[in-house]
Amino acid sequence: MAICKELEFKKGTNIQSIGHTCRTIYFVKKGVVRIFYYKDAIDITESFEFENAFVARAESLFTGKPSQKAIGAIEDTTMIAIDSNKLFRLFDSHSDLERLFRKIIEASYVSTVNRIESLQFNTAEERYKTLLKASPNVLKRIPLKFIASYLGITQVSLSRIRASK
Amino acid sequence: MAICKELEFKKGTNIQSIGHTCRTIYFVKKGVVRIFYYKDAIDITESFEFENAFVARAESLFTGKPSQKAIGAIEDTTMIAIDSNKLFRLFDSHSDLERLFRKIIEASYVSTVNRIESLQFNTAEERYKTLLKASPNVLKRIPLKFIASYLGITQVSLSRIRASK
DNA sequence: GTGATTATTTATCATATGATAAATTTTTTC
DNA sequence: GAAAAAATTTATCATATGATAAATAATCAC
Repeated sequence: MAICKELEFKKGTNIQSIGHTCRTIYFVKKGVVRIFYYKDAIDITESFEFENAFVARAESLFTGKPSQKAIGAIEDTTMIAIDSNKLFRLFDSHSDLERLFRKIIEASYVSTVNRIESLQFNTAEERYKTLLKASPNVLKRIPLKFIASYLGITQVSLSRIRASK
Repeated sequence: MAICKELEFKKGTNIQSIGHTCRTIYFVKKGVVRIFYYKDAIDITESFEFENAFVARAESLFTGKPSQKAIGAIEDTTMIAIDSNKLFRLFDSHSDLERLFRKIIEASYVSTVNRIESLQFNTAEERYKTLLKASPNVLKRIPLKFIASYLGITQVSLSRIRASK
């Protein structure tokens, strides 16, 4: 039984929706996706992932609880969907695979900790400039309204920051 | 050769200092510690850990680079220091241990993602109240100046929030 | 226990960001 | 390619938080 399968999604469609337990880990083959959720009916982008990155709604995947997050395609996107149950079962016989997985989680953990730092004490403008510098492709491929909530500000505020040269 | 050893630290002393590569994972047996760093010469608390929690400066531990973070004892603290190199070597022969470690990292990852959400779109007051509710022991055992930077605000601002009812 | 140090609060003023509404630009659809 | 829809910017006003300084309270050292 195959562990992975390739799936295609049109721009603007949802790959996974809110309310179901996450049992899939995705790998972005082509395109861009985002994880998002709603706070007080406002759409908030938690993260973006481009080509060659893994995407999963970690909390649901690791706890088995229904996810409050959705995954959406920002461009036409080709994903490789990995059945997490099958993958995790493989770990019993292939500890090298489990190690690889562990390393990936470790790296994700480090990058979220760094993001906390940035949200903790950088101004919105600093965060925008850092993003611009670190990931210019984000600016090119992601609508500003998604970038704004990712940075923890409103779209209007982001517009103002961009205008202030 | 022992993998773990028990160490004691007086309140206010540093357990690990900035600039060295982290090769130790700690387990808090008694007391409270914090991970902190400096931004523009300002002391910022990244996280607290109480009894029965693991503490490590993840970025340095996982990348091998010198850490920009320090670990300090907030109370008199007894730590169990685990030699990470020895532990990681054990994973080669004990994949069950590696699995345990993976699960711990997964849980840490989930909690940092939740913290990002809170910093992304909650007001300082909401963050304070959430902390108060979720971890009343934090308020009892951690000086407010550390809590303030943990929440991403100044101490003065935290004082004001506390005073507003 | 007294003086010195450190932590916390209070006050004042400045500013970044939010909220709302409207104008403009860009993209999509047919 | 024109009309409609969506994204982005601009403007105005309100407010939460920062910066600084000073007052008070709590803790520590001897």
